Amino acid sequence: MSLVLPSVGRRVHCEQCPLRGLPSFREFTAEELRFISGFKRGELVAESGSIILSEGARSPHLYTVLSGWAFRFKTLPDGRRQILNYLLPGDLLGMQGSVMFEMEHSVEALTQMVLCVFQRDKLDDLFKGYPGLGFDMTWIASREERMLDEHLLSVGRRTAVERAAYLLAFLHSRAEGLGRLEGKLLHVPITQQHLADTLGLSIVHTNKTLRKLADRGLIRWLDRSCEILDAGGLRELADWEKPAERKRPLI
Amino acid sequence: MSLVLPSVGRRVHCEQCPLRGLPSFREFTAEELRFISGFKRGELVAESGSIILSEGARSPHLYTVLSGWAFRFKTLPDGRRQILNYLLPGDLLGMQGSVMFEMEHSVEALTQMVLCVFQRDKLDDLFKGYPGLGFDMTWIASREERMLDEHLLSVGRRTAVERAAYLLAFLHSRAEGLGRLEGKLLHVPITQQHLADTLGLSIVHTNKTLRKLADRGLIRWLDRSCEILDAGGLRELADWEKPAERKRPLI
DNA sequence: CGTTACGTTGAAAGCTTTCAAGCATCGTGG
DNA sequence: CCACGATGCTTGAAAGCTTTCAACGTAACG
Repeated sequence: MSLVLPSVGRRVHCEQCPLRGLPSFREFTAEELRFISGFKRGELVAESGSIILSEGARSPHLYTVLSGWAFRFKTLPDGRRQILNYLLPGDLLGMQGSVMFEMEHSVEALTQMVLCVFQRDKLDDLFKGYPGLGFDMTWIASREERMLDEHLLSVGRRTAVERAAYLLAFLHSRAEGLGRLEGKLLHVPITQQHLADTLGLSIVHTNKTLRKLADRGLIRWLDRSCEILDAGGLRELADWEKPAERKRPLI
Repeated sequence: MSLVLPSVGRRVHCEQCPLRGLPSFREFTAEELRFISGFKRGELVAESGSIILSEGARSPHLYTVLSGWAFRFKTLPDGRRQILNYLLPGDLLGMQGSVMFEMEHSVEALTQMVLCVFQRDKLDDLFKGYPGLGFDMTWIASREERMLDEHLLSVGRRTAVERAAYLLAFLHSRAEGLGRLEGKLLHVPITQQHLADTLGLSIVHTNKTLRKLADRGLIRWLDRSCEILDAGGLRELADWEKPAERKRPLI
């Protein structure tokens, strides 16, 4: 839970970013890439468990996940925690700080991560000089909104088993879009406490719920991670369809 | 639940929009106003109960609420419904259609409403010619995201009474920002079924939960609306603080 | 080798849903 | 004008789901 140290040097150049080649991301023009490259200030390596952004803080940076998993969460004053969404490679974090007074949620790394660091104060130039990238920012925010809508539907209206099935299918689908599956399988690097805090359930009940999924052969619980064996079965159980995602921007 | 007819003429000119004067909204330049005015295509009057946007549809319009209340919702295939958020004057609807393939949620009017109708295809011009307005679009999307974060925290982690208290305090706070209170009171035009579908509770339990709030003198239930008597008490019960909102854009 | 974090289980307590009924209001058709 | 059906609000009780409490096992770490 330690705070992360300021950024280190840079290794990855935007023009040859390993993510850009993926089929999920839209092509950028050379000009756009040049701007993004200038927008980037460096890279940050965060260890598993470290807090990348903190509720109430006012960070001067924006980040994009280059590698690793993280999650966004909020807590009530008495400590109850709700995980809001997960962050995977290609996801942008910290826009909220540009818009609100201060961060309204925190972000914690689930694995070791590498993040691209951007300077927030060049955001105006982005909107001024690159309307397409400006639109992308709105696009990205709307995408997050859509995911939250789905989570809210799930937490509000699905049963415990359906909820768990939905969440795991959702994570599978996201990793799949990034070519992060090992065969058809996926290792999700989370503890049962994380799942409980995402699903709005107690940890004990989460454990019993996961057992039901495991008994059906849909998942397997390993060390401190969940192996998804049958994403289609999970989707069916949750009555959820993979969204037809269009190519998305990578900033 | 009838579908709404296409728009009618226009009465309100953006330059003298009754909402713009409110202290919650930021000042727009004359130039911005001129663009917005040209962006506007007309007005739509929707009756209470009518569906303004429909999941799966592909509307060519964006809307801003001029007057009245509405709500956004999603449903599971078997009919379970989750209300995601409420729409009040000044709120923008339909951006999601510009970004996703099709609408991923529906919007239904809670009262009679008047909406400004915009043509989606001029959105590019907005980002190109008015970077400030482009940023505003992102701002608006981030604001919605923040509200969803709070709702998710609430549905996931608060008890039934806290959840109800939070929701009513939230609605009070939004109406307050628009100068829509009558004295310190607020009439919220919803049924208990709407509240239940927002809180993720059954209608029976919602009823019993509301009684507890009423017994404490925090609210009063009227015909088919809720009167909020003590917003401060509700906030305290939910351990929720009004967000310090900055002036927001009105598009 | 003690401590801590994580996962598991069983049982009791507590919360929420479901089922069943009943009341009031409102608009419609006879 | 009145009966009737639909909608919305209430209540009590039983059934079902979830949390809490308590314990225990394991693996990792200092």
